[in-house]
Amino acid sequence: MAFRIKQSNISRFTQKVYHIVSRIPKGKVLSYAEVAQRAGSFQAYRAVGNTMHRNPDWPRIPCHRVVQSNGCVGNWSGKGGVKKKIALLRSEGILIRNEKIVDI
DNA sequence: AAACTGACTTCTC
DNA sequence: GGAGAAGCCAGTT
Repeated sequence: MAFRIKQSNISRFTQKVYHIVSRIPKGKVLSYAEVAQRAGSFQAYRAVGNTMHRNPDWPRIPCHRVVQSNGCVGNWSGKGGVKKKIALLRSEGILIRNEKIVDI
């Protein structure tokens, strides 16, 4: 990977996840499963969610671009909750309807 | 070091 | 189509 996250106290897997999430293009979203797949294992989506929830680096990672595989925006621990996440996604040009992604 | 937790996913009813 | 249960991984405690 080109650049390494500043915090080396985290595992390699997490760094990969951050790297991937940071590379999500504007107006696009990836599911936790997709991120997990790229990070190493498809079944690691759990770890991704957990890691994101703990989010040791939340301002630096566009976690709002990470959604569920079923098209739902998922959950959000940040300020404003899911609404904030939706607002951010909409700001990036993503159409959301009833907390669900309309267009990828 | 072991056990619990979780922002998930998929299957079944 | 909606609701519930099971199952996997890594991080945190």
